Amino acid sequence: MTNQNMSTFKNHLLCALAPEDRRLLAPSLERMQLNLRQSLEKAHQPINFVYFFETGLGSVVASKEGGSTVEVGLFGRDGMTGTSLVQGDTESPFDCFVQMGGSALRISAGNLQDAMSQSAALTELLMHYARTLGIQTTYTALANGQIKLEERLARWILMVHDRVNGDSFYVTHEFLAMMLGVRRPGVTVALQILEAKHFIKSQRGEILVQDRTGLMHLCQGTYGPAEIEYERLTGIPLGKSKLVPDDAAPLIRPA
Amino acid sequence: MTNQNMSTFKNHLLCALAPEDRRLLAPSLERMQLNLRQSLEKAHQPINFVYFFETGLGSVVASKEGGSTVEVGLFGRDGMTGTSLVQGDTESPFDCFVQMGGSALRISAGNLQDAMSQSAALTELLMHYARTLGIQTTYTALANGQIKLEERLARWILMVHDRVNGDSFYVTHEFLAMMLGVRRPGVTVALQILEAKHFIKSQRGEILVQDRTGLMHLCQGTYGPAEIEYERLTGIPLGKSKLVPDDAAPLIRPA
DNA sequence: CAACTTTTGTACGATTTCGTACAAAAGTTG
DNA sequence: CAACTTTTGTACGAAATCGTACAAAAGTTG
Repeated sequence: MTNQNMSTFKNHLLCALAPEDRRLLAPSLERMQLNLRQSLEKAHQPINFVYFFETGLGSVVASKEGGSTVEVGLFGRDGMTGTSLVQGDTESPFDCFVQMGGSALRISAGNLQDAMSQSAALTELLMHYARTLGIQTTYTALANGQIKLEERLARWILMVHDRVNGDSFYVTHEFLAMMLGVRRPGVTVALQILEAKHFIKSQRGEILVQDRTGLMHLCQGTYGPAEIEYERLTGIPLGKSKLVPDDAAPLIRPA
Repeated sequence: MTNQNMSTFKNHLLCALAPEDRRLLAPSLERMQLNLRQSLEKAHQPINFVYFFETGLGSVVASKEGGSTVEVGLFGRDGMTGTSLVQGDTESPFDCFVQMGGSALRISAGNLQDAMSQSAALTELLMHYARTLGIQTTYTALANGQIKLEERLARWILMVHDRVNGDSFYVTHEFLAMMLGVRRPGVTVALQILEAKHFIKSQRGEILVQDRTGLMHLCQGTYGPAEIEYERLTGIPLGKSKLVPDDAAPLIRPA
């Protein structure tokens, strides 16, 4: 970041660092444009760079034989790629790519590791972030097994909404179907259901969020907990509004 | 482990440690019986002890509003509880309990953290294990979203088979339904399907594995990759046989 | 604006899973 | 062994999702 004022960082992890830790990273950071669909990590290949998103969104996806995929991780300015590195690995069995274009601050794996070895606080923050991403994935496993398509869709919309500016964003049904691992017409119908409830407005290629609380209720506890864990672990607020609706039913846990 | 010969450790992580690292832990380890359904970690409560399983199985489960659950982590002598600690947290939003009775070596959170601060190699091994457990969860998210009940069941059977002695183990359909997050009669029927294919034999409360390769093919790539990652990251072999059948179709990944 | 591409809407039978209920079988206990 | 509990098998209509196909609408391009 030679000629780059550090106070311009829009990535929330970088912002949360102590000034001295930011100074540690700054010389190695390079601002990069993120192009739609650009690959950031390929499964089973060494991770060479880590991207701290400022705008745009990234997805981690897992795929089974035959090529069908599901999104297992989602992040934006709240996070980063390459959490595998933070957890002591050099690669990941999953792909990671740019889901919505934007920009990021990029650092080489080596420089990041050097910096982490020099700052326990930096290491701790990144480890905590890596953990929240894992927790998010775990709730995705729960959602995939337990709630229905329109509810998973509601969850996904909330998660994206938390990470973009404004109340609308751009995606096609086709793309959504890939992320959720379902049929494209299924997404079309599910969006119609959400729209009929007046939780969203949907136009060609665009989704506008109208009623977060309504969407949250649909998720049956699969949205919210992961976001609370993010705030607990990083100390950074996430998203558009408080995470639990006022009238949320208490989570009943088996004895 | 006062009067306990260290060579008797049957936990694979402990066995994989260098002798000096084992010596570091040994004085703090206490052999405990694991009773069926015993709680090992409660969601959102501080983790006080970590259990290195020697026999028996443990499950991490996530639950949504209303109480329905899915298993999001499974381990036995290959692993441990409390990976949250290893990842720099003090608690977890998920419950963890004993799924099949057995025994474990228990250490207090504090003693484990002390030991990790004294040995980078210990820390590394446990971090690597924690990562494999996360990868397992991620494949569970994939399986939950993409493959059908009898296939998920096949995957679960393989995962358990890898972690028990012999080819049979004891579970009720009811319990299996809880782990997979599905109806109990659904499990009964799915087991019949697997039995009709001669992949397993199933009797009241017992499942006998007869054809691992057959089961593996059913999983469509959701079984195997996580297990390979375990071996890559820990250097410890997992399970009953090689993980990928000879005639496995190559995994096709999208460009 | 005509031709084309991309995206969305809709339809329809097939498959999977659900919720629920109840009976049969296996094991346990008095 | 009689009574009871636990576990398993089975049934059946309802709901969810699938795979596929095709048409309509919206946007883009020459």
